[in-house]
Amino acid sequence: MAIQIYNTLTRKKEPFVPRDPGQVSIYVCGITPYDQSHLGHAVPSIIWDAIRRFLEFKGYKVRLIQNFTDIDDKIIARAQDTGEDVFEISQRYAEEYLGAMDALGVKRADLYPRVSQEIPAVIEMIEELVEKGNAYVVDGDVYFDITSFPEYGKLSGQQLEELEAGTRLAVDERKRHPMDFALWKSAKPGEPAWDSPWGKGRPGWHIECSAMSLKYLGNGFDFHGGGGDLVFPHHENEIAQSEAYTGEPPFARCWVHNGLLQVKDEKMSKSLGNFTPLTDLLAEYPAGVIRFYVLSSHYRSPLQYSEEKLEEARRGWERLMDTVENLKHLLTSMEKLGAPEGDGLSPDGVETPAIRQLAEAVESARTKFIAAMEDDFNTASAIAALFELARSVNTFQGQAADLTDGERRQSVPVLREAAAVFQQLGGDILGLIEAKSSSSAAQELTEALLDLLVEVRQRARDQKDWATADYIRDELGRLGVKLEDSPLGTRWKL
RNA sequence: GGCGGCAUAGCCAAGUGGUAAGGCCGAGGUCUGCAAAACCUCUAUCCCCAGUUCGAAUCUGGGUGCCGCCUCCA
Repeated sequence: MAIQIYNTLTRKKEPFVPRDPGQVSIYVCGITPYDQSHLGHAVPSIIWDAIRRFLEFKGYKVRLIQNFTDIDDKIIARAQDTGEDVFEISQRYAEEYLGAMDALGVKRADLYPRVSQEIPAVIEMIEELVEKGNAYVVDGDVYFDITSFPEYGKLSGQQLEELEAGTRLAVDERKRHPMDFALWKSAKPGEPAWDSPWGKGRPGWHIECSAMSLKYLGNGFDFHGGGGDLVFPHHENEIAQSEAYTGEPPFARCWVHNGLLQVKDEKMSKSLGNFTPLTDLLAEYPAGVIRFYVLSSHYRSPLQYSEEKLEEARRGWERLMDTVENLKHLLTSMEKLGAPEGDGLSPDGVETPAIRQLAEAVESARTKFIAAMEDDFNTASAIAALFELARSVNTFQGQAADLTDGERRQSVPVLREAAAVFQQLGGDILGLIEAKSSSSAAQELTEALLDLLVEVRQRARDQKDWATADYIRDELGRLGVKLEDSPLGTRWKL
């Protein structure tokens, strides 16, 4: 089954056909680093991280580029307010953003280009557009002439006449059409500026993404992504200037827009002031919870933010994590019985229903998960497949005590498969299951001591010394360690 | 005013014309020395109206409500 993806440009799902066989090129609009990043910024990053991991899982070589807009009115305004240097500000917040992405387990993009480092490419592109008659110069500013691009509006479905009628701001009289947009802005005193054929100035907002994506991915790259609020005018303008420039549409083959994060039915945004900084959020929630929260709805749907939603996500995520831990524990107990005889998956008539059912559940989960991801990256549905497997694993655990030693041995390969599915699909692709960080000596000691306490408590239980057993459990509980008894032994968890 | 999108149980959320995945919460039950965890059972006819169809949450038309964009925004 081929991957199907919804393309904003055509408004329907299309089969994915990469420009270059076996390779996928992706450009995601990044942030303007002038303030702290919030969850809304993490949404596309997490979504694209899952998409790129899935594409890699499918065997594609992925090249992902995400820009930083490090020259912008807001950064300049901020610099003028604080007296700080423009580039110090953008540098600091860009680093903070990357730090948060690392904490969220988002794989780094292959490149994070910054406009300030790409001025020659920008100028080259604008020059060409002026030469071709798609742009005009007025007093050191350069504007794109949208009437020169007949297909203007094809991404957002806008009509030129309506746009003109709906203009809300006072229109710059020097522009030929109200919606003509700046490719180059002449410098005002005190602003960062570069020399250009039109005098000192700086790039407009839209041109950078065109210049950098064309430079680093080439024309006709596979995916162009970003938040739904960028469809118009940003991406519309990118298409206009890029396709006018290259003369060879399409600029990007598939446009992918994610739903926006909302707070109390309003978009979370810096300008509305209704945001929680990512750094604060990360202090309160494990990365896996935040990813779970974002990925548990479809990427194109708007996402409602609230503490309750995150708490709900935490409980769901913990259940999944508990099952994964359960599974490890179960596998360890079974492995103690020695290597399996045969593969356990098809031991003609010897297998017990419990094992067969688990084996079927593993296969079913894998199949459903992959089918869900192939269908427009339906992470919500993919997660549901993981939960179904979780239930099967837990059910099996309940039955495990009744199995014979031989059957237990047979279950080992199936359990290994189940663990692999969780790791590969939930871990490698969705990034929900964190690989245990290499444990320090102190951690190892702690674990050994806990094992010892559990063992001591077990001896007490064997002698029906419930007082001692409960004392150990209660006191450990006070220290944040939970004990759970099962027929296969006691598990502790922090 | 224009453009785009969304409306599924108490909450969140999938859903490709054939009698509604999954999660959270809640109720009951099983297991357990107790506890925890887990498992089982229960909780919707899909905003409204009309139409197409043997059959629609899924298609068409009309309402209603909400969101995004048209100004910087992931």
